[in-house]
Amino acid sequence: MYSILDVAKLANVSKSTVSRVLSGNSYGVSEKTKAKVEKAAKELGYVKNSLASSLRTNKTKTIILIIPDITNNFWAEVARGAQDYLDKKGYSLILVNTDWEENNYSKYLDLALTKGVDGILINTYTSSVNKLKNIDLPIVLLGNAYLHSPYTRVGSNTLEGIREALDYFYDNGHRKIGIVASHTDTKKSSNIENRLSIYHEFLNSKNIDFKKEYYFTIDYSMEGGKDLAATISKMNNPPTAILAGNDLIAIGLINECRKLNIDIPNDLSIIGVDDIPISSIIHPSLTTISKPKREIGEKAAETIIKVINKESVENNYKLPVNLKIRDTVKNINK
Amino acid sequence: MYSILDVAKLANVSKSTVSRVLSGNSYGVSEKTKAKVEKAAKELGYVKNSLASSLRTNKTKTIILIIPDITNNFWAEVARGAQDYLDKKGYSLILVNTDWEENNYSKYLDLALTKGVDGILINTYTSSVNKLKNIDLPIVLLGNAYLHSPYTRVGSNTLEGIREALDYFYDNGHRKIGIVASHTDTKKSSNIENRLSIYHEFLNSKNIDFKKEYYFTIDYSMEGGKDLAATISKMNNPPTAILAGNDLIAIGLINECRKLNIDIPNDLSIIGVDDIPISSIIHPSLTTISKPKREIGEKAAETIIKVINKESVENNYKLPVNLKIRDTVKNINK
DNA sequence: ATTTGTTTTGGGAACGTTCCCAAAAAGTTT
DNA sequence: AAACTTTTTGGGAACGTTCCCAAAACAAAT
Repeated sequence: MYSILDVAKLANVSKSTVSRVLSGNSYGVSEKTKAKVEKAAKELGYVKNSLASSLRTNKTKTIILIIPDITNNFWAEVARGAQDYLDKKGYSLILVNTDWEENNYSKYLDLALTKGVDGILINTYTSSVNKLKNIDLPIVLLGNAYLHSPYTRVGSNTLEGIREALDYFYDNGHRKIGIVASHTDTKKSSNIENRLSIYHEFLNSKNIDFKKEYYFTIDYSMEGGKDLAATISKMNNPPTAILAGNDLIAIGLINECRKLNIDIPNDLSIIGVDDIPISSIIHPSLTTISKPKREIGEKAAETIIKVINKESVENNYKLPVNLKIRDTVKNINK
Repeated sequence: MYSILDVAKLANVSKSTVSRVLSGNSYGVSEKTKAKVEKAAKELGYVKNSLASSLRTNKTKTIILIIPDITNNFWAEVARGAQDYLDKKGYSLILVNTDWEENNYSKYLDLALTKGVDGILINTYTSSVNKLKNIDLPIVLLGNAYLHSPYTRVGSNTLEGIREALDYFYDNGHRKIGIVASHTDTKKSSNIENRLSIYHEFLNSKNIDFKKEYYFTIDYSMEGGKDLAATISKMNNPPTAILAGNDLIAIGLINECRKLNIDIPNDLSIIGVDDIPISSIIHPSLTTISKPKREIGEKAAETIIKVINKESVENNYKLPVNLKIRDTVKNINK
């Protein structure tokens, strides 16, 4: 591997001049010598040693992405969006998975420090958010939670989507609309309180009474959806529509309804949240609140770079969600 | 940020001694001074600057993972497996996506060079494999292809799975078994020739004549599966079983068969390849040749580290696949 | 007490850049 | 042509480690 000195020797200039040309900052270098240097570099097949460069400049052009699990399609999309944007801007991405484990946050934050990354893109939860305090690096939070933390956030406007979904049910004639809360208040599920207040707001505006039976607490998983189907099948006056907490619940619900001979959407309409890839493939395909996963990653990447460059950013950026209308909501007026 | 010198000053020793202790190579340092140094380091909250270290040692403890698309669940699983293993061994992972684009291979291989990674994990295809020639770094190929290239490979034994699947069809009474080839010879699909030769081998061993009609050329996608369903529905003497090229085809096939009133598995049995997450969720759930995605990543990571450490490795490691029996194959003897 | 050997420690150089400052070259004005 | 300005170039230092080699400290043997 050749160094800047080899190029300098070949081009018959000093290393300083070579550095000026090759680091892009060639202001003050005459066109002639610039060409000379470039030719020499090319001739040798010189590649820059970014370690040395980073050591001197204190910039690594590297971002660490700390997410729960790349295997989860949501995060894969976010990662992809981030990588695409960072790549365009000449940044590299180090990927780590936390599995929501407390220890991993400390570990990977330390890694960020030793590796000297320029910024941190992280999805974290309440207890681990404290660990960020000791980190004197640009940080952007991924997701909607932790509104009270002092960090810049990029997420999606799920509540707006919930509102839209409820209205969509209403417009399709539904008045008996069920909603779902997580009974295991895991770190993984977004906070239900806000969703619930939107629900109440909706009921009020439409003059519908809140019915406790239509408020279901289940596990946020396909299994939970299965349980939900069982519960509904036993009700005297079941809801005609269910706003599932996420797509997995919705899918578990759909699959179990098939077994229980509840026809979707004729007997029951369903809307999910997330728009995971399976949703468009199952039968019937799932109407769902689609999150702009990739855009979240892109926006987060854009934001972290702005923070690095000390440009101003919005402190709580929420990308709009989008109700993807497919086949699980029936218009019961017709 | 404190440096080794600050620690040295506080501990009242030389930087050399600090380095010895903190780099783990504390042979020849007395227990007493070792403790002193460790205490001082902790007191200051010293974190090592891996850039400086890497510059000196010429080791970055970083691997680059070059894959088509992290958004594809197969690669996400591979990436996860690799990251988990590398992490355990103290290595970090830089992630990039190629989208199978020629230019990206050059770009990211250059990146590997400037960043000074210790090794490259790459999924590549024929034309871009040449680009590896100029790279004087440990390389491990991901996937089964390019048997003639001089690089170490880690993949899965898909052909063994094909054989097993065909036998499984046979054991369930099927004699009219269809097989699928890609008509667009994309870079993305594994080479069909080998699969076909297994198919012929199977037919021979069972004394079944090869029927051209049971050899379908379609696109390797859900759309292809849809086309396949249409084709089969029009046949006078359709196959009773189809070995789909991958799960997407199988799922497209299943969904279209529903519309065409072909009952799965009563009218047609299906086996897929890959075992993507959707396969276990759709209805009926798909019997498929399951690839050990995560293990591929792990093994590849293990291998690249061995190559880095100049330990001997198997040149063409194939992990066993596994026929996941679910609901799309009917025993037609019963 | 001196020699010999072993363990432990410290100082300087090096890795390959970029930055700072000064010197040289070129251009401009008087 | 001298004096001054501006542009272009080069040399040394610095980033924070690790490595090499020599010196110092200690231990054991004479």
